[in-house]
Amino acid sequence: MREFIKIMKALPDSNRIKMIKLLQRRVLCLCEIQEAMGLAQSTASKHLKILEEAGLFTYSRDGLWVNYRLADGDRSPYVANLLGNLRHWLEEDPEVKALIARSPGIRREIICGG
Amino acid sequence: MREFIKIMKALPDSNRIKMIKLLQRRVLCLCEIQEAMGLAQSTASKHLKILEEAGLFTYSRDGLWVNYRLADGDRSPYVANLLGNLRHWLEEDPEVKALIARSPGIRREIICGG
DNA sequence: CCTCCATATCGCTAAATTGGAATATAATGG
DNA sequence: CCATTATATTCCAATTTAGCGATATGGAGG
Repeated sequence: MREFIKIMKALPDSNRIKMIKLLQRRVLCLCEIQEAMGLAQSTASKHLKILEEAGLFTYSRDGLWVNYRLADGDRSPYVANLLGNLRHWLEEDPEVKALIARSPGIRREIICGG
Repeated sequence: MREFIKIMKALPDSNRIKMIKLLQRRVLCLCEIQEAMGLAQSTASKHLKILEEAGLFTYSRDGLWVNYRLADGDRSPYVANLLGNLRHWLEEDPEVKALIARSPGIRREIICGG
């Protein structure tokens, strides 16, 4: 129950949902996510931590950058199911569409100096 | 997005999850749910309202009693999917099993005087 | 109209959640 | 070892949430 609640608590937040939708397209580092969404750095970092601790995201370090990606769901059937559904859920949401539309132009080499 | 968030916000609460698991078995009135879960009457009523407003439950009046049941999901694909999954999710959870085990003995005619 | 009973709502407190500025950490290059 | 840069953590104010007692509402019966 506790694990289930933790996963479900990570979802009902529009910023975190948008992060999931972003990572459905490609792997991103924190500064790219922060830039795409217009959040303070600490805010973005905290949301990513919540998603990671719930098992929805994984991360790996690449020099100064930390790459975030969707978890594969091997660890939890809840995660697998929810991330699977979220592939098609909210694809037509205006906020999500706007975010996705401007995300290709967000590149770490430009934002963070590289 | 707003509707999705509203539905997802109704789920990460162990009392509300237990209410869903209870209603998977049979229709119950508030006093039966309250009794089965050991909650204050106002607390049970508020949780039921949250679940109803999210579209997860429906209710109908029967004299003084108000019967709650799971929504059929015709209105929302999110609701249909989540309630569908919750049919098998958490079936083995200890808290849920204990609750379900003692629920058959809960009958409104006995609790509420009828 | 008055009472009774199941349910809903209000008022309040404690705890959790969110957001951002400020500060700390960790990796890279000199 | 020092400076720089991306990220993590801490601190704080504002908002939301869960819980319960007290009170209000609404149907049923006399």
